[in-house]
Amino acid sequence: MAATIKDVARLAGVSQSSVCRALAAPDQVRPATRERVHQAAAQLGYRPNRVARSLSTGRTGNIGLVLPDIANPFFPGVVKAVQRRAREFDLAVLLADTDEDPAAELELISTMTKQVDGFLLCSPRASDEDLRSVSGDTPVVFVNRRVGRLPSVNFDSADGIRQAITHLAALGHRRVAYVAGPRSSWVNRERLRSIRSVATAMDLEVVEAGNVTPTLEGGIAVADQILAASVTAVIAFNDMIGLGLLSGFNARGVNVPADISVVGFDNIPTAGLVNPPLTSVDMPKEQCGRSGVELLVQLLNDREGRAGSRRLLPTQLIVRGSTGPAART
Amino acid sequence: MAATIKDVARLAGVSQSSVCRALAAPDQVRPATRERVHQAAAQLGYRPNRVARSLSTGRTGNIGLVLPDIANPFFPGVVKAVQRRAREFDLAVLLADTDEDPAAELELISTMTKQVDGFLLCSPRASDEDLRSVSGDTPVVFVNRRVGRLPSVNFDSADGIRQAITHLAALGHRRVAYVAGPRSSWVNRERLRSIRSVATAMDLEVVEAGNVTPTLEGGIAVADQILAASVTAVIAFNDMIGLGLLSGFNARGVNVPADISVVGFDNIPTAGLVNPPLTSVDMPKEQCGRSGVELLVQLLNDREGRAGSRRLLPTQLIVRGSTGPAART
DNA sequence: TTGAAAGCGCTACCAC
DNA sequence: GTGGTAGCGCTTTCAA
Repeated sequence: MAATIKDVARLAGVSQSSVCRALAAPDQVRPATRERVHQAAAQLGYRPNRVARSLSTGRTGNIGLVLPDIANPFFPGVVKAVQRRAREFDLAVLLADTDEDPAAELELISTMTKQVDGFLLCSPRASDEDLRSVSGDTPVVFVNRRVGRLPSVNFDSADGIRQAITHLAALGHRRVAYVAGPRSSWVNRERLRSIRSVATAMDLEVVEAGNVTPTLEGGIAVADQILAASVTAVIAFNDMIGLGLLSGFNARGVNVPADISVVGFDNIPTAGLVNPPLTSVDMPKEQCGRSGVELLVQLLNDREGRAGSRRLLPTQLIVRGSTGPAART
Repeated sequence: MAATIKDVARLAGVSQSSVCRALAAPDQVRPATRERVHQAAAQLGYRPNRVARSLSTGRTGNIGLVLPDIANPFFPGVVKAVQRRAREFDLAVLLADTDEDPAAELELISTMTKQVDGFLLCSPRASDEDLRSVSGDTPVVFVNRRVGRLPSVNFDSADGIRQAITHLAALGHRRVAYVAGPRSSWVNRERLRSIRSVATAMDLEVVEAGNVTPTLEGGIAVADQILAASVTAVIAFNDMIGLGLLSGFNARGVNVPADISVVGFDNIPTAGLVNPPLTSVDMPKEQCGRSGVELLVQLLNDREGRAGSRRLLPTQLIVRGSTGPAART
C-alpha cells in the first residue's frame, strides 16, 4: 500500500497539518520540522494523492484537451506543445478526440468537466451557444475559434489568405477555386469570408466547392469537380484536402503546377514531402499550444477574473512546387 | 454550483445511499424509488463527481497512455483507437508524450500513477527493469514491447521482415542495408535480430547503419551513408526514416527504385502519398489500440488476476513504387 | 428495500 | 508554528 500523509506524520512525529504545510508552504514551518518531514516523506517514498487533494481543493491539476481528429497531422504538433507546457505547470492532459462530431464533443466535455480545471478546445465543432454555456461552467480557452470575446488563441488566417491570393495573383491566376472544409468549422467560415473579400479587392474570381471532410479522402473526392470548374488554381481549406487534390489530379494525369496550382493551410510535415511539394500557409503550432496553456493557466489563477485575453498568431505562406505561373489561355 | 448526490437525495425524498444504488445497481432498489431518483437526477442535471468517486472506490476511471512522440504519424492511429475503445468502457485517457526520453517517461508515469487505474505504454523507452517495477505497482499493458511475460500487444515484426526480405530477394537484391532506430527501442532491437536471422537464412548480406532518431531528419541524415554502402536496397526501422531516405536520395539525384529500393515499417498515411510511394510493412493500428484497451480492462477486472494474456497482431507488406528490381551489376 | 454513518487522503480553518 | 478537526462527494458496510 502506498504511504499516506498519516504515515509520514507518524514517522516524522508531527501532525498531518504540519506535513501538509511542510510540503505545500515550506516557509510556514520551522526548518527543523520541515527537515524531519522531508526525510520521512523521502524514506516512505510518499507521493501525495492527487485525487484526494482534488476533492478537498476543488482543483484537479488536469486540463482537458479536446480536438476533432488527432489523425489530422495539424493536431499532433499542437498536442505536443500543450503537453510540454502543461507539464511545466504540473498539469496533466486529458485528451478527447471527437471524430468531428459536435454531439460527441459536447458529451465528452460534459463527462470530463468534473475531472479537469479547464478546457483547451481546439477547433471545436459545436455551436457558439453550446460553447458559451460550457465556458460559463468551466474555464475555457478556445483554439482556432473565436466565440464572442472569450479567451482564445487564433491564427491570422485572413493574413494567410491575403498572402496566398497575392501570390497566386502575381503568378497570373485570375480564377481560383476554394475547397471548403466542414460547415461546422469556424475557421472554414472565416477563411471563406476572407477569401471572398480579398479576392474581390484584387479582382479575382472565386469558385466555391466542397464542404468536404478535412481529410485526404475529402480532397480526392472533390478533385474532379475542381477540374471541371476551369480554374487555374485552387486553395484548399487545409493541407489534408490539398494533398488529396494533388493525389486526385495526379490520378487524372493533370500536371501540378503546369495545369493547376494548389495551396493548402497548416503546413503539416507531409506538405513538404510530396511531389510536387505543397505550397501552404504555415501556422505556428508550437506557439499555439504553448499560448493556449498559458492563457488557460492565467484564467485558472485569476479565479473569476476579468474577461480573458486573446492571442492572434502570425501565419506565413510557404511557397513550394505546387504553385506556379498560370497557363496562358 | 453543480448538483451533488445530496441534492438529488433531498429532491427525491430518499437517502444518499438510495440515490447511489439507484444509479449504480438499479436492480437493488424498488422500481418506484428508482424512478423518483432518476427523475430528480435528470431535473437537476446531476453528474456524479468522478473525483469523489475515485477517492472512495480507489478507481479513477482514467487510463494513462504514454508514448514517445505523438508527432510520429504512427501513433495518432493508435491513440484514436484507444480513445474510442476507452470511451466505450467509460474511461478517460490521460496522454503523456515523453519526447523519446526514458527518464521523462518514468517521471511521467510516476506522477500519473495515482490518477489512473492502469497504463498503456506504447513503445516505451525505459529499461525492462524499470518497466517491470512500474508493472508491479499498477496494471500495465505494453504496446510494441515485450517485457517478460507481462501483458502486451505486439505486431508480428518478424513476419513483416520475412515478407519484406522475401520481396527484396525476389527482386534480385543480394545486399541490403538496415537503418536502425533508437537504441532504446525494443522493437528496433527485435527487427534487427529478425533481419539478421532472415537474411542469413536467405543468403542475403546485411549492412547495418544508423541508430538514428525515428524521424524524417534521422532518415535524411543517414542517406549519404547508405549510398556509400553500395547496397541495392534499404530497410528502414520505420516509415519516417524511410521517407527521410527518399528525400535524401532525391536530393542527391539518386533514383528510387531504379538505383535503390526502400522499405519502411508502419504504413503511415504519408507513405502512400509521396513519389515514389513508399513500400511499407503495415501494422494494424486500430486493432492495436482496441486490443490494448481491452487487455487493460480485463486486467483491471481480474484484480490481482492471473498473469495477463498477450496479443500478436499480423503485419502485411504493402508493395508500392519505392521497391523494384535490383540494378544489374 | 432503505437509511445512517464511517471512511477514502488531503486541505484549510481555527485554536492553542 | 503547530495540532485538532471538519469537510470535499461519493461508496459501502451495517442495521433497521
